[in-house]
Amino acid sequence: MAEQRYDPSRIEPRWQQVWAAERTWEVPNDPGGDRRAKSYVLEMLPYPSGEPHIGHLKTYAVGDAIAHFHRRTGHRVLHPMGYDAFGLPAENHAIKTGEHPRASTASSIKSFQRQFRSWGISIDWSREFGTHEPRYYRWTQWIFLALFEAGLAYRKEAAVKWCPNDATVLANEQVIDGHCERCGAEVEVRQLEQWFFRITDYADRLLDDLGGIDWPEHVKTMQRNWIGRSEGAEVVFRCQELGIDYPVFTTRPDTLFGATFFVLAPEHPDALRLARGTEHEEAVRDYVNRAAGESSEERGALERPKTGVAVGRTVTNPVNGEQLPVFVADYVLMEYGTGAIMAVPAHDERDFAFAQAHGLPVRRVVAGPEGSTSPDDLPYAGDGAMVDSHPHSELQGLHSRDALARIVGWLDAEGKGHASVSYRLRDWLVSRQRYWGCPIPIVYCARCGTVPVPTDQLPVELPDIADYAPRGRSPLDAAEDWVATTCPNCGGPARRETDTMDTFVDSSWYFLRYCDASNDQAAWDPTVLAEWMPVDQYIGGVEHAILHLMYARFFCKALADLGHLGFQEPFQALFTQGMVTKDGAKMSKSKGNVVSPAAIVKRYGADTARAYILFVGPPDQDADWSDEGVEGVYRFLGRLWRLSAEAADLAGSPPDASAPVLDAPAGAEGDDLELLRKAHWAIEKVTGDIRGRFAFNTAIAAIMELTNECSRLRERVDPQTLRAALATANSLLFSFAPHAAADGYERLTGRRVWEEPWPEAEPALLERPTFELVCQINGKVRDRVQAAADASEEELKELCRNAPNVQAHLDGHEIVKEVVVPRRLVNFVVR
RNA sequence: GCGGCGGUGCUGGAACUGGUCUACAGGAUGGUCUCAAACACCAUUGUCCGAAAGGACGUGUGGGUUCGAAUCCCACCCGCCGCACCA
Repeated sequence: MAEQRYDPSRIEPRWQQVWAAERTWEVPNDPGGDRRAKSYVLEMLPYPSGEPHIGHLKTYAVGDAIAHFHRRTGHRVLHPMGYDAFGLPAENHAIKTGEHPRASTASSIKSFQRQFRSWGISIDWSREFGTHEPRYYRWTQWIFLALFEAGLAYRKEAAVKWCPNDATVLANEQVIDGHCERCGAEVEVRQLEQWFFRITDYADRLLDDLGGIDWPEHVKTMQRNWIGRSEGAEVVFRCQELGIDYPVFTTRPDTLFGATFFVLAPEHPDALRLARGTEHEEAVRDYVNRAAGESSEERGALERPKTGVAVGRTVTNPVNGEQLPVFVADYVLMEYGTGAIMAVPAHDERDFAFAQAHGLPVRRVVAGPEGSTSPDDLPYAGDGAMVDSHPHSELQGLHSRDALARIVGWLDAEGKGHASVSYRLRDWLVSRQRYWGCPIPIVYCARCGTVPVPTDQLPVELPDIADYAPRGRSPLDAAEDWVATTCPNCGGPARRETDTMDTFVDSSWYFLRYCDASNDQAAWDPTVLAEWMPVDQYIGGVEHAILHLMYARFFCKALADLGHLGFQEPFQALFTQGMVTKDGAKMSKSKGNVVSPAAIVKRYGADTARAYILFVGPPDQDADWSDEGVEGVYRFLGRLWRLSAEAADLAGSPPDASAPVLDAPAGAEGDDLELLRKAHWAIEKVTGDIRGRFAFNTAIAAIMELTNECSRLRERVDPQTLRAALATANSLLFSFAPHAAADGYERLTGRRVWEEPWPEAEPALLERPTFELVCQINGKVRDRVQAAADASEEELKELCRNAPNVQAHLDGHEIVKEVVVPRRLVNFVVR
């Protein structure tokens, strides 16, 4: 008698050792004679900090289920792992404790490795790397230089977020509601020289190519919003007194005739210049200074009154020569368009509010829906017939959309404007005044200027330093020996760039490196890349919907343009999993509601943890962790495992290697047939639920149903039937609870479940000779009777008419209509 | 305000293209086993009326389409997420 207690602490390590020793999940780059289609399954690169959390468990439970399914449905699957190992938490830890980020990162990675292995996920560990390793970031630097050579990486002065308390520059992601994420101090803005990537050159392609990829619609929508493309025109307003042209961007050139004033952002370089020498100079200076002291959050506050001051100058409206007074107002943003706007209060809510507050005229030039020209329904932002567009009377009555095209044509011909497209997307600022990141491979030479480090001198290694405390410049500034170098160009003295790269740069190409991870001659061999890319299924949290996913797409397009890649989109399909909460709230240390995967795995085993998290609900939705729910899944796994062990003993030695394991003993009938039908129903159900819709929760429920049926019928069926049914259950379960399933399957069949092809349902066993016919009167269920699957409509009506409870309801009524849905129901409409 | 997602038993959720509402699991109640408990196993479990047969009601609210609506249409309420002066 085999041991009959389900003990994950014995089962799980045993199978993990087999997979590690045999390198089961490794896949070579050269397929050789292997004709199977490739499949690249990838979860988003984890940031190793402390220990993996429950969100990681969910990501890998989903990804591993998909990877296993692809393998067993005839694919060569690449499923690699690595670490996004540069970043702030390790550096902050170093500032606090003095422990080198390399050391703390190494120990975090160790703990991640240990736990990932304890989860039994099917990873090709031979391709593992961390983005902080010189063998990786050497190629990050190489990509930076490739972009630099192509003019896609450039340096300019820019306003950056600055924390006065920590004396450091912050990444945008580290600013929360205008405050430093770490110390809570209010963030300031400073002008510094920064490196940028020219992602805006790719705005249209990033937008258009969303059409060809299989991503959740809401993620595409978020990217579209982020790019924020709008079509319109650039129109030039001239300040005659000073002889300066001010282009503005507008989406509504058709409303030009309604412009009654003109507004500059407080940060506009000419705000003060225009006011100089006027009686308004003092007021404008005050206003600009006040605006500078306010955070963007304060300025963006809802329902904020529209403030602003006149500068005492006018500009000329190019369509009618009118002189428009110029204001400075903080509702105009320097970051968008040209930092200046024409204000059309009749047709723009914000301009309207400003006009009201400052007693400025409102002139309607587009009629409302019913041809309304009354001032009562202003502001009106919609389209309509043109009115009052003097002196261009030919526009009168034209639809505003048509007028728009005419006006833009006219402006163009007159040299006063042209059609234009504006984006919300800005270039990607990649400099970070931080230590623990990838060094930017640039040196500054007094004679030669900005010089790229030659690629054969890469990597520019990150030096060890003693003091990580931020002082407003990169900590690397203090590493004199490292900073001082020679110019690769002229050999004269030069200084290294001391900023490091945004860690999003590291993670924008890691999926490429996995394909050719051990290549020390190049970042990758393009033919190897062609073998695996693009990623067939990408899995991760929706929090990366914009930044990471946009940057990675940009990298691929840029690298493709430079001839390094043969494809445009890195992630063909994307799945975004929901958050795991506890008691309805996000898990956090401060709330004390953190569920540790390690503790769950220790107590119940990885199989229970993984299967539970997939069973709670649809994986794309948030799921609330329930300790009782985990118990339930643990009981289920135990029940299946025990049943399998018992049935294996009962059925005797496993069939020989050539016998088809899941086949029914020929001529099964009665309970045997019933159980086999259930097994094949489960195959069909689980296959459909995994393929196409990632409905792992219902897939697991189906396996539970099959298991319950095995349990119910176990003493009434042939042991061989029971074995076939339980082997099927284990085979289907393998994607979700691999150790228990491999164990149960081996006991039953003597085989390794992962080497078996995905089971296929036999059509004959999916058919049933009879079904339960639902009998309705006026759409209400009145009875149910057994009917033959091939019964004719007439026979079904007859059966329904004769059903006892139907008879009672028909009594004294006349049937006026009969509805028959084959293999389902009959509905009599009676009067 | 705009965009997206969602609202079904006591709880998590199922019901895929209009056709048996509540699969599967949790919880609860009762039982078997046990000296006892845990485990395990079995049974019951939407609400109301009824001894039962059976009936009425029931998927956020109100209306509509249909033989038939959780599902489609209209209006509204609530919750979550994202964006939010983007000209």
